[in-house]
Amino acid sequence: MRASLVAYVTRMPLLTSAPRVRFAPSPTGYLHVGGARTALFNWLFARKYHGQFLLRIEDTDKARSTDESTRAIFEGLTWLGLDWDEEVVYQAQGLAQHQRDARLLLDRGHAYRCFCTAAELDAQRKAAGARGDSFRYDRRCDRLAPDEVQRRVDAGDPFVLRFRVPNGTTSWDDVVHGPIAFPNKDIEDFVILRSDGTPIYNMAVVSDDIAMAISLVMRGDDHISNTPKQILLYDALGHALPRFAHVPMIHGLDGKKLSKRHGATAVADYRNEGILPSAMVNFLALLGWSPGGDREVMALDEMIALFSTDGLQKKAAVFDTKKLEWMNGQHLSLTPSTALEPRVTPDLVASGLASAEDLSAKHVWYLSLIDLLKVRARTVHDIVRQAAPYFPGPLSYDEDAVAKQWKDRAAAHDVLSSVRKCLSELTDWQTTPMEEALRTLAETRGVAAGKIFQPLRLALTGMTVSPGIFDVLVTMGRELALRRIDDAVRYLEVDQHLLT
RNA sequence: GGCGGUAUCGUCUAGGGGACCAGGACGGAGCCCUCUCAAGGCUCAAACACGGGUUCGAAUCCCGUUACCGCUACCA
Repeated sequence: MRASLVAYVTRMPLLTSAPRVRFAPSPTGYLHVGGARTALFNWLFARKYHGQFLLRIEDTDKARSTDESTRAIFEGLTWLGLDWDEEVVYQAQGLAQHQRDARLLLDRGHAYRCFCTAAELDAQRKAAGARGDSFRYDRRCDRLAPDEVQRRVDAGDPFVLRFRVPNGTTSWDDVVHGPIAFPNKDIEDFVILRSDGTPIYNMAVVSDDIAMAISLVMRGDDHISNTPKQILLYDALGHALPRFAHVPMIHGLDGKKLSKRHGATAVADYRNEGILPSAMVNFLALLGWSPGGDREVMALDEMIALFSTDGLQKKAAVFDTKKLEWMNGQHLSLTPSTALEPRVTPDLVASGLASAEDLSAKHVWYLSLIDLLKVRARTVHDIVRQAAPYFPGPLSYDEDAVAKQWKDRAAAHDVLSSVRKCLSELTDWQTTPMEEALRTLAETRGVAAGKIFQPLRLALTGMTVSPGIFDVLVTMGRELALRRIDDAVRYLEVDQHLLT
């Protein structure tokens, strides 16, 4: 009772009103899986507590930002099913507000002009490094006499605005880490406005988060050391603090921050590799979050219901593509063929197996084909790869399969010929009569059923692996199936002549 | 170097003083099912970083050590 009351009270700031969270990527590449996961956690939180999930594009670095990247971020989020509320905010458009806030800080005595040049600072840093000391700006410009400052301003000397870090300690109660404290003496008087008048990251972020009325800042834990600076800015601006939640990073198999050399890092890469968005989102959610207990395979709405910041992990997680593929296999099996169809069709058409018109003409059959193949597929590509035999085009036989199943060509020819005869006599092209007929055939020939099924499987699919042989036969249809057997028989004949 | 963060099977994690010779999942090994491959079912191997405390009792709380990660720009 007491404990739950305490838990309730500490959670109050999160729940007193509808929370407003944001995802704030910089458009300098593609939507990274790490960013996608941060977005997901924010989205889940907003949806769970009926708040707003906002999107802010941090495009202040004009040299690196591109419209293409911005589009990729929109597309990635949309593909994952993460919709955002209100208009997208572009940080560059907040410039005037950032400058007003920085100016306010100067006017209120929380910031001062610094005339030190980048080159001078660089030299000081190097000198400190050479002595083995750690460098921190020595506040020399804060000691300039007022008339001297005025003189240099009038002279047109370039200057930056530095924040005057007060004495004391800056701390906050992080939603995932608990209390974190930084002694202010370790924080240097950081720049808030460049000499060209543009804001530095921490200034812009705080200014924007205030303007957007963000109540919970949830971001990667690489921002932990930015947080005390931002808190100082909120205080100096006289604005109440949001809550902060720092979620862990995603690493590659080698324990290092996930990067290009670990393979695919963009969510678009996984879409191209045949991963379902539902699987991607499920997998990402479990990287750094757990609903508690043994729950693993979940849909987005189940995750919303189960989401809680209590389940957030402090430790960095390793991105394991093996588990992603397994997860995708699970989602493939669980997703009805009607929902899979729009995803499979373009790939199937691109592979040249069928046209979109063909597929819609035999829609019911097509859906049953997807249902047949999805169970043993781990990606959408697996489905397409396995689909070929069921379409009328020519088949090529897998070399190893031929060596194994049709090793004795004469015998294979014989088996397939009798199978062909046996099947062609069937009046009802259904599993039960087929199975009866073929098993009887095996019996009369005195061989195990598998000795017939395997050569037949190769004739029908060109491979040694496929769904159950009767499912293959039924799905393929009488005409195509018999034709494939004929082709195999002919192949075996021709080959024998060539050999003799 | 300074500051901050983190530490449970190879990986994702459950657990939050006794219910734990630590549970689930991926991956691995094996068995069952079986016409093959998947799926599914069952079984096995596999972890509390280390050292000190506190306590009747520690994976859980405290301290230290180690390792790893992040930050340390007029980048974001």
